[in-house]
This record gives sequence, C-alpha cells and structure tokens, in this order.
Amino acid sequence: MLREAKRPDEVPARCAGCAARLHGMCGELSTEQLASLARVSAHREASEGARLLDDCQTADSHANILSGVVKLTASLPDGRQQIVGLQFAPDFLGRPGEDRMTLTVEAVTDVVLCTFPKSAVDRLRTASATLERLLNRQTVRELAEARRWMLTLGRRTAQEKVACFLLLIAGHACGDATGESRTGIRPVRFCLPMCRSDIADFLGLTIETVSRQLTRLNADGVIALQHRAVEISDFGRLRALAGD
Amino acid sequence: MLREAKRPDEVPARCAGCAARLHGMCGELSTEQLASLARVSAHREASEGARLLDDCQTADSHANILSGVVKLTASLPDGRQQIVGLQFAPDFLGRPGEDRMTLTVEAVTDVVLCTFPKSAVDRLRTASATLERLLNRQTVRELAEARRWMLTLGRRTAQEKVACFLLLIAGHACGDATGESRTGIRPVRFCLPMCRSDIADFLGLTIETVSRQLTRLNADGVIALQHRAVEISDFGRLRALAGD
DNA sequence: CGCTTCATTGAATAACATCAACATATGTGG
DNA sequence: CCACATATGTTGATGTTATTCAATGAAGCG
Repeated sequence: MLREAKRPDEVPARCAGCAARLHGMCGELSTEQLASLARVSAHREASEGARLLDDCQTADSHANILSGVVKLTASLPDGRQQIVGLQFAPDFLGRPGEDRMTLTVEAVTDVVLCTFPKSAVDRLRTASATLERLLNRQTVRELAEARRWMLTLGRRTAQEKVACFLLLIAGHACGDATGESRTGIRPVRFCLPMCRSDIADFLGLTIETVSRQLTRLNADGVIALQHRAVEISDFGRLRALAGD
Repeated sequence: MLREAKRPDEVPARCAGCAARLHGMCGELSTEQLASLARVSAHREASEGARLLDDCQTADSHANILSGVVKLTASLPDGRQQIVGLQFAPDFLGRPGEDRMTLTVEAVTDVVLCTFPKSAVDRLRTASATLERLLNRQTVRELAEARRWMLTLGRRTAQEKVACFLLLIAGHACGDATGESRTGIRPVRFCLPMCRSDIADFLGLTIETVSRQLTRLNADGVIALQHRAVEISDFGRLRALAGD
C-alpha cells in the first residue's frame, strides 16, 4: 500500500495483465485512479448458475467481468423467462442508477469478477469525465445490442434466431483474440457457453425448437456439432440463414 | 439577443412553458445555458410518417420532442420491420455517440421538435456534469425499457402483447397530466397514436393478429374501441391479461 | 453403476401467419 | 355535397410454424 502511494505511476500488480485495463473500463483511469480502485477491489469467483445480483439498483458493488459469461434475465410471474442481455469479459457489470427493474444476474459459466464498492466507482465517475463518458458509451452500446436483439426476437424465425445466436457466440468465442472468426475465412470451432434452456430463453424459443434447429443446421452441413462443441463449417451460409 | 445577454437569469420566451424544461433535458440547464441553447435551437414540425433521421450517428442535430410520438425502426433486408423504440414528448432524440446501427427514425403522429446542433449539446454536456448525467440517465431508462420489451417480444402471447401495448399507450396518453390512468381507478379514454401496421411492427405480430386481439378484448368487455379510440373499461382485467 | 440432468426426437396440438374478401374511413375532384 | 378512389381495418378460411406432451438417448456425477 505504501509502495503504491509512493510510486503512483506504477500499475498495480493485479492489474498488470488484466483485460479490463487493456480493453475495458480501467483503461480510462489514470495510474493513481487505478491504484486507488485496486486498493478497494476484490476478485471473486462464482460458479456456473450462481446468482450474482438480484437487482442492479440495490447492489452495493459493481464489477468487471474478468472471465466467463453473465446473463441478465427478466421474468414473468408465471415463470416464463427471457434473457435480455449477455455480458462477456471485460464488460462492466452493474449500471449506476439502473432503472428499477427486476433483473436477475447470473453466471452462465464459471466467472471471475473484479468487484469494487459502488461508492468508489461513483467517486471516480464524478472526478473523471472520460470515465463517465466511457460508462455512458457502454450503456449506449448495450442499448444498441438490445435493440438489435429486439429485431431478432420480434421478426426472425426460429432458424434465423439460432443462426444469429451462433454468429453472436462465435464473435465472442474463446480463441478469438485475432478476431478471425468474424472474417469467416476458415471454419471456426468453439464451445457453446450455455445449455439449451439458456439458449431458448435468450432466443424466445423452447429448448426443443432450439435443438431441432441445431440438428437441422448440422444435417444441412452448415455446422458440425456434438454436445456443446460447434464448428461453423459454412460461415457464408450461416450468415445468409441469419437473414443479415 | 442583447436582452438575453444582459439578463441571464431570464428564461427565454420560447422556453417558458416548454415541457422539455419542466420534465425533460432543459430542466437541468442553468438559465444561461438555456439561453445559449435557445439561441441556436429551431422548432421544426414534421407530419405523420416523415422520416426524421436515417441514422442517429450521422445526424448533425439533436432534438427534444415537444409533442407527438416518434418511432425507431430496425429492419431486415427483406423488408421485415421491428419498432425498437417509441419516444414521447419531452424525450430527447438522438443519442450522442449512438452505436452505428441502421435505425430509421420516423414521426408516428404529427410531431413538433426543438432541434439544435449536435455540437451545441456536446459543448453543454462537457460543461455540465449534471446534464451529462441526465442524458446518461435517459439512456439507462431507454435500455431498461428496451429490455422490458424484449421480455414481451420473446415470451408473451399475442393477447398479452396487445394488452401490454394498450397499457403502455395509456400511460402516455393525452390528458394524462395527472397520471390518473396509471392508477386505473376509472375508465380511461384515449386515441391510439399509430395505425395497426405500426402496432404490429411494435409487437412483432401481423396486423390481422393485432386486429383480432383488439376485437377480442372489445368483445370480452375489457376495452371499448371504435376506429382508433380506445376506452379501457376494466383496467384490472387488462393488467391481468398483460401478464404482470 | 445407477442416478440425475441435459439433449434429442416424434406425434399431436395450438398459436400465429398468410391469403383473400369485405367493410369502414379518409380524401379528392366534379 | 356526392361519387369515386385509396388507405386502413376487420373477418373468415386455410396453412405453417413453433409449442406441448411424451418417450428415448447421451453425458456428467456421486
């Protein structure tokens, strides 16, 4: 702690190779800000299915996702569920001032978070206009994603929905550091980070329909799947089936 | 102009009774800021169906909606459309730094806008942290609305969708200054601001299905409708049918 | 190895879309 | 003001898609 105070231009050890610093929120912080945030942050692991927050509003802490996938779920009183957001590392979790809305936040895969008190983030936000802007920009990005997905939910067929989903996951897939999967030049392999029932809740379908559509894509030679492993054999055709 | 410069504590005449000042963005501005914005603002009327912006990103102006309803539409190459946002007075139109996404922005009803150059808003945003926060908060609110609607699109039945839509419109209906319609104590009358095909595009349904569901609600005595005029006869039952 | 959870498959059903006809507004020029 | 044309809305018959219900198969875990 003293070391950090004396050498404010040094990046805290735990932040050195952190994705959040390279591509996420922490990249906008000055070294001093980063150090002060690191001092009150704590890494936390959560395993698949763990409930992270019941309501963004009441949560007293925020977090960066260091690894894994997190889902935001809205649900009806009778139990019907809809995943309204998927967040991947190094996204920021827990929007400050989130409208009161009953969202459940759960780990889809095993997850590592870097959490810090809401108050610390609020202080930094106030101090740093660029951080404020950055968080703002993430909100805008999430809004755009939500709207894109509304088009999918409202107007695409089951087949198209599943194709869209595969493309979305492919874009975030492990081993995609090069962004190669987006080009679609060669076949892409990855593991679906979620079970069929999550996929169904994300697409507004039933698990049976998801399964049938995956089977069909498999049979048509567009993808090769076994269990949760997927290989996109024909990227162009998958894109065409996604309807965009 | 000189008058305004000499008496910076005076609210510009055109802003005096403006809804945007009372309930919208301009309420966060100091009198000087308001005056400077008023100097570069221009009221603009657009009639039903008019295209306001092709893409929020490239638009060089922002606006407050003074009256009327504006829709944001996403669409697929083959023509399928989904309304991903409805904006009512006194919402702010045109998110700064909107993710590049092909949204069409059109007037649903006749609309009056108060437009100003993007640059003017950006300047004020930078100068005023509270304005920055306010715009941020509107984005967060829109995100929450979008997610709420995702649940509707993905998981509600046609009947529930139409019921939700009616409740949504009732909440924004003309003559709702008292907020009375939200309590649902007495029957509420209003005019649907949009045609069946817009409703269909909003709900992810066809116009025929929308029509049938409205007819059914009418037959069941939940609402009384003729043409575009709706009276909600049984608020409680409509709420129950909306599934929340 | 048995148990449980997750995934696939099939058959029947229900919900919504599509196609087509008709009805009701809205608007225009005679 | 009426007749006509066009846009908008309703209704019915039929078709398709996705859901539901039910059975079976595969994978993970004690």
